[in-house]
Amino acid sequence: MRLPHDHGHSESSISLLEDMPSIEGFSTASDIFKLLGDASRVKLFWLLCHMEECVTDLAAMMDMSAPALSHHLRFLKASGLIVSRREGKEVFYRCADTELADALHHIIEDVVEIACPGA
Amino acid sequence: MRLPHDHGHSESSISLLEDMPSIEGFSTASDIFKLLGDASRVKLFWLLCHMEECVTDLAAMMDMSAPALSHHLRFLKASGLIVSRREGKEVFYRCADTELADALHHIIEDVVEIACPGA
DNA sequence: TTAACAATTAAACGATTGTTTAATTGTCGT
DNA sequence: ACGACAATTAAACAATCGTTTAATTGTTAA
Repeated sequence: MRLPHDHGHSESSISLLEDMPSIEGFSTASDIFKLLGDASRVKLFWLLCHMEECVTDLAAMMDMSAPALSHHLRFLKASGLIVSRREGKEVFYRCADTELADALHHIIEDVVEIACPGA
Repeated sequence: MRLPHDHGHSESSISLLEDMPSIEGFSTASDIFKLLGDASRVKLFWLLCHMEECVTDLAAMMDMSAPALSHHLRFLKASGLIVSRREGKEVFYRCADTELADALHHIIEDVVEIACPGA
């Protein structure tokens, strides 16, 4: 690897590229961030980190249609961030008990606090 | 506020809604996550957290055209996550020295490590 | 087996996003 | 002032995304 312009630190640039996470690493990371890159979904995930609830009540809390909500639940579940449980006619969703889900939960609260202090 | 279905914990659901961050909080948070919701941009931001570099070299490291790169730099800069500095014909970019940028940098490395351990 | 409710799925639509190509602006050396 | 290089901007395009409407699946009680 050789950079077009040399500013005298090309050596460290090259070693940086070697220590850099793989393309797959950035790709899976961005897929996860993409899940939170929607106001409805980040709110939904936050709610499910704090309670277990059925789709109908979630739709009311989110002020959203059931199909639209189902759509978002689908992606969050496919990513493994949330899990579901059927009880009679209702399906209950909640945050998954994983290291990643827990980390993202705290990240969300940190970012909200940093971006909108006290709000 | 009243939920359509009562599962015996409606009281805690209501108080949860009151302690919930505002819509603006989730919205600005999702805007930030959206910035990282693209593999190119998360890689670019990671690079700029570790070095200061000109657009031409960044384009080479990112294997990307200058206009496409400029496009991404624009958003990152508009969000305040990166800053730029002109030196002659070249413009150098680097990570902004802010609490948010620093937090996101660590979040990225955490997520990469959790999502792809050791990779 | 119906009827009613809960949830998901499918198709369609508008809106947003990322990249490309081409044109433009800014800076330097001659 | 000119030519060459660095970077940005603009317009166009395909691709992706989120919501809506309508149809479908699953479950329970009569």
